[in-house]
Order: sequence, then C-alpha cells, then structure tokens
Amino acid sequence: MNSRLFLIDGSSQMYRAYHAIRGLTGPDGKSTNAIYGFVTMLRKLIKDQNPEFIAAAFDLAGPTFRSELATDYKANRAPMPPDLAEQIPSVHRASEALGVPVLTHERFEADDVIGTIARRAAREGFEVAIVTGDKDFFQLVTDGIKVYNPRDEGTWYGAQGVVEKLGVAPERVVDVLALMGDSIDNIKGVPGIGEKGARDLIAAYGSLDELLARAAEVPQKKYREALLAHAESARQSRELLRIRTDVPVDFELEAFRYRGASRQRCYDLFAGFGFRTLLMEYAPTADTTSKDYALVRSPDELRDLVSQLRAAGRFALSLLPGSATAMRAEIVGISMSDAPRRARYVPLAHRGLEAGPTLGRERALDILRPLLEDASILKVGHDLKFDAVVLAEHGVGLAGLETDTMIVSYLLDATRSSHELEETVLEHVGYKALTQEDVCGRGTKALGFADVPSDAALDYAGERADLALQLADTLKPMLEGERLAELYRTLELPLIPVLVAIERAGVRIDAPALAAQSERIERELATRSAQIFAIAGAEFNINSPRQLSEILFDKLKLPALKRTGKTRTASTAVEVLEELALTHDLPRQILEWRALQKLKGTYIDALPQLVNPETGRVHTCFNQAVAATGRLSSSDPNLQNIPIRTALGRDIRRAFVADEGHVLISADYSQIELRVLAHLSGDEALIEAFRRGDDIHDQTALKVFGPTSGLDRHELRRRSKIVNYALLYGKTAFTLAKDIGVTKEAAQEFIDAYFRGFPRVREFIDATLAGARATGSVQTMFGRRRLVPELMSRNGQIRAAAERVTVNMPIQGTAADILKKAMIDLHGVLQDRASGGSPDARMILTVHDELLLEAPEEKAEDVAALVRARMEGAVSLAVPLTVDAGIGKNWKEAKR
DNA sequence: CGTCGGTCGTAC
DNA sequence: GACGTACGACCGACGT
Repeated sequence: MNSRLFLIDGSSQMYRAYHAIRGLTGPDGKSTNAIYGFVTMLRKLIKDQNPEFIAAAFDLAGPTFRSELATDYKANRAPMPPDLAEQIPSVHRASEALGVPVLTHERFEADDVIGTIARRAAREGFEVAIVTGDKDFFQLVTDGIKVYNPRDEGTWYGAQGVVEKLGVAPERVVDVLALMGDSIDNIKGVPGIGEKGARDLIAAYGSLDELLARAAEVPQKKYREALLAHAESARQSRELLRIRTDVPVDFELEAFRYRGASRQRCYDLFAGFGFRTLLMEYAPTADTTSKDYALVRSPDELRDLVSQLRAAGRFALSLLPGSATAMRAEIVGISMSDAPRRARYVPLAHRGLEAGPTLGRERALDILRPLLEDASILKVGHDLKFDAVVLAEHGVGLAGLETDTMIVSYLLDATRSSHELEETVLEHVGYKALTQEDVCGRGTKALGFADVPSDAALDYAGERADLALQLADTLKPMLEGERLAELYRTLELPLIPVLVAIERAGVRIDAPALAAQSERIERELATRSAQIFAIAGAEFNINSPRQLSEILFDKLKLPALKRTGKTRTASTAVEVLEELALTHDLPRQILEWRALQKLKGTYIDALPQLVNPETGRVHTCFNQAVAATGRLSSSDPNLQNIPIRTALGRDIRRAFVADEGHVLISADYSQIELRVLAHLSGDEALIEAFRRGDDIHDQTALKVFGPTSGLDRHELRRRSKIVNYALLYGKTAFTLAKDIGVTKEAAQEFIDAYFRGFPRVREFIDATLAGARATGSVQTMFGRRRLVPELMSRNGQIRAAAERVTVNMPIQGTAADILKKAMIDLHGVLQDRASGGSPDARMILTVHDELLLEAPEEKAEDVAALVRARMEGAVSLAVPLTVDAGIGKNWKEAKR
C-alpha cells in the first residue's frame, strides 16, 4: 500500500472554525475560537485517518502573484476580523505542537503550495488527500489525489465524486469555475453565467477554449452575448482560479512524516488558551516525577506515622470509600501526606490476595482517632465533608479542618464545570492525576476500591492526599487580598461540620404511605393511558416527546407552535400543550398524565429506595461546590425540589415525618431575595415598604399598575409577584408578557413603571453591570464572587445572558450567604443546648430560604422561636429579615 | 448493553 | 431568542 499524505488547507479550515464557534475566549479574554476549532479538527483528522504524512498550508497576508495578475483580486473581500488575525500565530503554533508542519509562501497562496506538493507526492507514489471544504481543489483530483472534506463525518471526493458534484471531470473544473467567477474573491468570470450554465456549457463544448472559440454557435442568446463580450475575463478568471503546481518550494516529503504531538508543547499552549478538557491529554503524568509512597501494614508502623504527622502539625488525608455514598461507605483505606510527593496509605478492607498483612479496621481507627479528633493538628483534604461523614459513621470525629481544596477552588471560580481533584490539580499544579477509572476500570466492569490490591490503591490514594496538600499550598494564597479568605474562614469552612450533622441526621420518610400513594397513582395512570390511546387512536409511549409529537402534529395535525432548541423538533412542552388544550382534548390529558408520572417516578417511587437501612431515614448529600451563585445543592436524593405547588405534590411532603415524640419545624425567610435587592440597591421606596411591613407585592402593584387599574387585588398581587421575580431574573418584556398574559408592549410598560417606582433598582442594575464589566466579576455582600467574562462577548445573545447572570448573582448569592450564616449560628446554639444533656432539636434540611428542623414535641415552640431569632438576626440589613415558622408532624403541616 | 445528549419538569 | 440557580427521569442515538 502507498503512503498517505494529508495536506490541509489551513486558512480555510481556520476560517471555518472561527465562524462555526462563537464566543470562546481564553483566560486573558482573547478569542480562542479559531484555535480551538482548528485544533479539534486536526485531532479528529489524525484520530480518524491515522495519517503517515501530514502538513498544513496557510496563506500569508500581503500580495501574491494573483494580485499582480489582477489588481482588484480579492478587492471585495472584507478585511479579516482582528480577533481572527490575532489568532493566526497561535493556530500555527498549535498545528506544529500537534505534529503537523506549517507551510507558507511569500508570493503564492496556500492553494498553490498544496497543488505543487500534491502533484509531486502523487508522482512519487503517495496517496494524497487534500483536506478542505473548498470546491476549487476539485481541479487537482487525479488517481493519486483526492479531496477530503472533514465536515460532519467526512466526505471523500475522487474523480467520480467531482463529476457528481460539478458535472465535469477534474481537469475541466477550472473551466467551469472560470465561467462562474467568484464574487467573494472578486473574480469576474462571465456575467450572467452561474453554476448550472457553466456546467452545461463546458459539458457541451468540452473545454473553455473550445467554448470561447465557438461562442458564436451557442444557441442561448444570453450566454452567447456574454461569452463574446467577456471572453478575456473568462481567460483571466481561469488563470486566477487555476491552482499552481509549479511553486518554487524546497522540501523533503520525509519532513511531513507524522511523529505524533509534542505533549509538552501542547500542554503549555493549551494551558495558555484555557483548553481545560484538552489539557488532560497532554499533562505530564506520574512516571515523570519521583515520589515516596508507602503502605502502612502494622500497628507499630501506624503509630510511627501518627507521631510523625503530629510532629508535622498539619497533613492531608483522603479516604478510599467502599461506595460513593458517604453515609453508606465502608472505609477501604486511608492515605495521609505531610509533604509534597510523600504519602502513606493504610489499607483496611481490601479483599482477595494481599501482598502483606492488613491492619484490623477497628484497631487502626483506634490508633488514628486521637490524631483525627485533635483540633490542634490541622487537616487538609479535597471534599472534607465526605471524609468527615464516613469517619463519623465509623465513630471517629474529624477536627482541625483547615483547607478543603474543593471549596477553595469553588470560591476562586464557582463557574468551573468541575471541582474534582483531578481537574483542579491539572489546572493549578499542572499534573495529570490518576483517576478512579485508572485504578478500578470503568462501566459495569468497574471494581470497588475494596477489590483493588492495596499496592495499586496506594498509587491512587497516596496521590489523593499528596495532591490535596500540594493544591492547598497553591490555592490558599490565591484567596488572600480579596474578601474570599474571610468568606472561606468564616462561612464555608464552618459550614462543613454543619452539613455533616445535617446529612447524618437525615429525614424520616413514611415509606408505607408513599407505597400506598404509588399504587393509587399506578391505577390512575393505567386508566388514563387507556383514555389517551383511545383519543389518539393509537398506542404509543406518552413519555417519549418524539412519539408524542408524531401523534399530535403528524397524526392529529395539531399546529406545532414551538420548536425545541437543539434539534428543532416540534416541542411538546407544557406551554405548548396548554395552548393546544384549548382546541383539543388530548393535550390536557397528556399534561395530567405527565404530572402524575413525574410525581410517581421522581419522588414517590424514588424516595423509599433511598432510605438508609441502618437509620431508616433518607440522607441527602449537600454539595457545597456546585451552584455558581453560592447556593447549596442537594442530590441523592435532591430534597430541594420536592413538589409544593399542586395539591397532589404537597401530599408528598406529608411523607416527610418527624420521629416519635418529635415534630418538624419549618422556618423560611419571607421574600429574602427582594429584601436583599432593597438593601443592595438602597431604594427608599422598597426599603420603606419592607420597614412598614407592607405586603411587598401589593406595593409593587401600586407602583406598576397604578391605583386605578380596575383589576381585583388577588390578580394584581399575582401579576406583581411575577413582575418582582422577573426583575431578579432579568426577564424580558417578551417572557413577562407571556407569563401574565398581556402584550409585549404592556409588559414593557410594567417594567418601565417598576423602574419609575423604584428608581434605585435601575441604578443598582446599571452599577452592577458597569462594575462587572470593569473587573470581570460580580460579588455578593459577603464578597463571594462570580467571574463573568461573557459580558465582553461579541455575541449579543451570550452577552445578554451574562448580563442577567450578573444582576442575579449578587442577589441570589447574598441570600445564600445569609442562610449559610444563619445555619452556622444556629448549629452553634443547638450544640450548646445539647451539651446540657437531653437530646434536642437538630437541623435536618435546608432549601435555599428554608430550614427544616426536628425537635422533641415539648420543645417545639421554644426551638421555633430560637430558629426565628437566629435566622432574622443572621445579618443586619437596611430592611428587616422576617421568618415564618411552622410546626407539624410532617413537612406539609409544618409548612402551612 | 452502557453512555450521553436532549427534552421535560420539579424546587427556590 | 427571549428567566436566574439547581437535580433527575426518560428517551433514543450512538458506540462497544
């Protein structure tokens, strides 16, 4: 088989990348879209085609032989956008780093360089592929030269493909192009002849020369006259469009042999561009660094380790858990590190053949306990809450928490897609860490840590502790100089033990009640689906948007009112079905079916499965490093989206119950975000309204709709509530109009009226945006910040989204900070009370503006008052914070 | 058969 | 195209 040479039309591929990807910028704010697109294309090409030889040719700025031939060559072309031009040197560097040599020529274009090399390589017996989306290259196609368009799945064009595409053989392509001309490059061709005409004429007369010689014979008057008048233009166009194959270039084909990418150069370059996912593949790996990792196998060794860590006064630790769920995890092993590249791993529960003895778990934990519980020995880790929960479930406390690198990473840049140790280390230490997949395998075949031999676990676990310590020393100083260090020290770090306590406490679930509800809904769903199939005249999967849209829009011919974002298929979303329900029975039925299905599938059936058999309760996991605004999130299960709006939904909350002799206390901030807005904006009208204790939505109604709108109070209040929240979320008149059922113009007038009524809110929004544009980030009252580089995007949509985010973040984020502060305060008080003796109240849940507690029945009123006081007094604002508290045997009752 | 993107829907 | 922050069920295309 012949060697394959890929010649890439670099400039055109770079252009394509630039236009295909919008709004991608590096850490320095400069555009990286063309670089990224080009790199992606190149990597895919190399992966898919596995080339032996490869090179990329690029145009240079400046005159070429064509501009001498025709002074107005490319005169129509808009100048290259500056943010593309500045990426060119980087595209060249990236190409070379990936192992693809870059070719340029002073007087010739990339096309000609490619043409010349292609011809020579073909003569020497290479199979040549020209990588381009440009049909001009079809003229070069021969037995040994094909065109490859990498777009989508990739398309190959040989001679046959060219005939199919342009209607003529490759050697006549330039004749066809000459007739057509090229308006972009200002090549005139023959006016009045387009692609179709050109193909037909060249096919009929054999060649351009023949056609021009016999122009007078052309039957169509339009073509004949044009050909006679513009024969010279046609000839000149042909010279401009003919790709040269005689460029003086000096090279050895051997220089194009592909030898793979330079890891180091790719790593350095991609780090500079901020290509985080790509970085992974090029980062240095373990084999390049020396380390001192060892197993600890005997009690004496472990005691030595403990004294050493004590002497160090500070160390990082990492548990290998038996399961990803902290509340259910066994401890498979513990690693600890007190200096870079040094780590010790204590295997505790590895199964199967072991290279040496393993310490008994209880005995090992007993030796470790004093060290772990000693608050004067500082602890470092990545996601310490996880380790603390697992340890606590094994009867060991974790005190002296100093640095949680996951949370530090989150405070530095909350919008990162992941704060996993691997990602964070890659970014800040420049090291590609082992992953759990590397050690355990992936998919269904993946082993648990317990089934991995302990010396293999050592590499992974050792790194986890080692890297956490290294990371801590890199990241911690980055908090200084801003308010982040204080935010970390006073809010995020103290929150960890609070969350540990809440997660461990869990919520009691009335599983039999849910099971009964499930059966009832199951029957209901069966009846309803039968009805639905009867109306539809066919059986189908109601849960499948695709099948449903076929029924609704193809079979029943209902109008497709909206299309979905990515796939442009007819949407079956609520608002669409609501609309269709006015004219047809089926959509309403579907909506009701879906609502039932959702409740059953997501909550009623899911919750009992997550009850911990040990505790009989559900233990959600609170994530402290996910939400971009500073909120907590909840998962496994998510207890922050339990239904409340519909009666049936609220019933689910009845299944969240208090223990015997206990009650639940629900306390939630009243309109905390609007109060935060009042405080941050300093708007007198808003502040006054809150100080007087007015109903804020009524007050808004007065400002927005006026005293004489004629609507009843209930409707006014409903609309005002929507307007109020619309403001927080940066809603546009368009969506506000939809929500409250008025015209866009009316909605805009409401928004305008709102800003007239609360003028400082407008000023606050403008000032927030201006500040964010100046600094690249926006902050909460407590100094939590969010980076918003997209504010500078040239893409209007991306920019508008960034503006909404910018306005919303300080409000939502400050509210989140306040609740966190209240939780820490309250936790302290409850702990103090508990130290008095009898079991007392405990927090069991938090939902953005609400705390749920469980308390002995007889202390309920007392605790409720305490909770209110702590929440209302968490922070002092220009307006009072008010808290509504309720008590009940279950969450629904407590919520009232 | 497992993974993953798309769509939809729940909360605040 | 048009509302901020989350999590998760389900479907179905795609890759192994």
